Amino acid sequence: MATTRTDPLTLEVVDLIGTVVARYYEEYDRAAAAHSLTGAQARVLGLLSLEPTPMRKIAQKLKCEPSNVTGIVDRLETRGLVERRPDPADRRVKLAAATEKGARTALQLRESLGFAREPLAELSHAERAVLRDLLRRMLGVDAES
Amino acid sequence: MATTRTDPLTLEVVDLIGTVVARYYEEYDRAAAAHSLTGAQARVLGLLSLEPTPMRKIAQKLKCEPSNVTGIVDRLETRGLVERRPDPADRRVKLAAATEKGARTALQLRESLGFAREPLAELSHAERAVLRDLLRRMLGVDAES
DNA sequence: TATTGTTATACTCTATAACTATA
DNA sequence: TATAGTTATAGAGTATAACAATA
Repeated sequence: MATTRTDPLTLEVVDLIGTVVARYYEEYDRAAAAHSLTGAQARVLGLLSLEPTPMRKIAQKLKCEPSNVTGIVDRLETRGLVERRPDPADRRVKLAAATEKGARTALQLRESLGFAREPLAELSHAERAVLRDLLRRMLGVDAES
Repeated sequence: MATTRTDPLTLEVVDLIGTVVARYYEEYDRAAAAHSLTGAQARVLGLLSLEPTPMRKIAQKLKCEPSNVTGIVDRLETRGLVERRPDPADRRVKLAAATEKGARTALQLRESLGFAREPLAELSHAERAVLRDLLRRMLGVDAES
């Protein structure tokens, strides 16, 4: 295993990954903006479309302070995309949940994210499998399938 | 070429790329914060450590409005990491350039970004070459080497 | 006492529009 | 007149600290 700090091949792969990251964010923000959402709002809406979530847990998933989530959910709530519900089990907790309208928006958002899907169309099934295995090993993910 | 919208393999690869992107940003922000820099400041400092750049061109590379660059460079300049120089060829233009201190910081920043480098160490040289070729094709990049 | 969510505050990033100094 | 950079303004995301309600 050669040094991965200086060899040209590794540097090129790092650079390519940087390009993937940049393109991913561009497309994400563009898709969100198409629904007049910021990136953070789109991310929270996506989370809540999966399941109602306590404010505190949203902050953990976003890796930010809980106080920030208040404002983001406020703005989504103002637009009727999200609502706050009491948690029957703990009256301190508020569950943020996507409304029907919010769930529809989240679905459209997900479907408009062609990135990483369209570029993958350039690869054959076998090549995608190779890419999957390499990414898994890079990330230290256990194979599941 | 099967549909890349629904088949499980493609969905998993998309998910893995999402994880790569998230980890990339986490590490970038963490490295920047270690030098008390925001992500945007670290990005601009990295650019300027390569070559002095007109304010307008910085905005183009960051894909933001030129007015934003003024503040970012202001903050870097206050900390002695960057300086503004006149452009001899056009007196309207200001060239932002990394100071010696700024160049040192940029170098440390670059070296502390182990991500995409450390994970790659898990792969053999041949595997990294395969990954490079697949990423190139995904991104529609012409092979150069 | 500890925890949940919120408020208050301050800073950074962002876009828009108006301004200045050059070209 | 067109362009480069700045300023002014407003909205959004962020962290910190202090607070009310509940556990």
